[in-house]
Amino acid sequence: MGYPFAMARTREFDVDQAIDRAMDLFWRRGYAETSLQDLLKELSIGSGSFYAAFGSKEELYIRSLDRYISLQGNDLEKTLDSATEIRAAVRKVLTSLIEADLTDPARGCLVVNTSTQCGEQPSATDRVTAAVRQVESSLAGALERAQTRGEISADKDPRQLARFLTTFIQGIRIVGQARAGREFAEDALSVAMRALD
Amino acid sequence: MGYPFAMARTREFDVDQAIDRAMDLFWRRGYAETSLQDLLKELSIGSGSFYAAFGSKEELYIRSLDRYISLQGNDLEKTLDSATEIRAAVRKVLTSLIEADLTDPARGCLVVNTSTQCGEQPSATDRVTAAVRQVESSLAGALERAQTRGEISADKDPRQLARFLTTFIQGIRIVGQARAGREFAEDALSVAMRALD
DNA sequence: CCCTTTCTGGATCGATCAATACATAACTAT
DNA sequence: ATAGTTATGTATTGATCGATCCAGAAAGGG
Repeated sequence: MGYPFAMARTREFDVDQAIDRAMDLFWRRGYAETSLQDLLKELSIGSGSFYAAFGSKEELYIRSLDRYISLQGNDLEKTLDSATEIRAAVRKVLTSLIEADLTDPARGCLVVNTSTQCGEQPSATDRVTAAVRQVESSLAGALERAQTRGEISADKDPRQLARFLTTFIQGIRIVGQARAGREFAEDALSVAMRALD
Repeated sequence: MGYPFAMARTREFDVDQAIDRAMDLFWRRGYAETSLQDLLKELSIGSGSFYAAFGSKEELYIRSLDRYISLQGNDLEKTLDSATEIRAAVRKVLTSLIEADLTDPARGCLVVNTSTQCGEQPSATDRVTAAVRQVESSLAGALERAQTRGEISADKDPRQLARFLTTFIQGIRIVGQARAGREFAEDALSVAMRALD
């Protein structure tokens, strides 16, 4: 940037931290229900700083969504790798989602929320599609490795299983948000787990 | 109402038809993205008539949601009863959802959309919860009857299966809205169907 | 006809929306 | 210290939001 002759004032807030806070707000309240005033208050900045840093509410939402997808993607990968057995790993992924929905039903999944709230916006829907593919890919990888370890019978298609689990995960988020209750989700889970047998 | 002495002007539009049209608009565009102007234009009425008949945008949304749940519930019951074999019936329910999402991905399911868009509103969330329970109940009934016919093995719990299918259905709607594609949904479906074996 | 009641729709309300303008503050190389 | 650049936050923009007001139209019993 125009660097010879004079440096400028330094930004007083951390952009990445601001995105994290915005993500949390969008997650809890949704895009439409989060006003610019809410964001400015949450981020403790003025509108001048806001627009200088993020351009618009919409752009910040997209950056928040990217951040969410990245965090959740890493978390999924980590959980799938942490357990030594694929069934335990998958169960852990799903039970942690069930617990999260029971603890805070209003949140749900930011990707799912985006898909139902921003259906017309290409920049949002493209990311939703990519996020689903990313979950599919992570699960397919873990299932393939499990298959080579002999934990999954050879006649199963890891990709089909991954697509099934990806779909089921989205369903779990919805029935969680719908407050169907722990018993409901765990009944569904116990049936779904048999798909790996 | 104050009937002796004078009758009043008759309403010029059909309330139930208006609710159907409003339902369709809310379904396509969501609650926040549907303005009062949009509704008045779609229903071809003025704001006076609107508020006299429906009270508020929010109340009309609730009535639209009730209408949607009633229509979809009847449709589900009918499909489950139409087929002679439970597997064919369940498959029909799911493939028709997949086709609907492929035809019009922006719509999705109004109940699911409500759960992610109106998370704070008790009148909305109560209906979402009830709608999920209703789907569970319809499926459980059909599965029980199938079990007495010997189509489902006796060691299975119809309620568990119903909860699984209910959850999976919600997932199908989400991956459909996420534009994961026909192949994706059909792979997931083929795995899910094995839960009935 | 007249009277009472309800429906209708354009005008209008205050509130709030996202976004901009602008004066001032902060910062660094010179 | 000064000059040049960017950050900051308040004030303000025009637009739009949901909702209300109200004058006139339509209806049928008297």
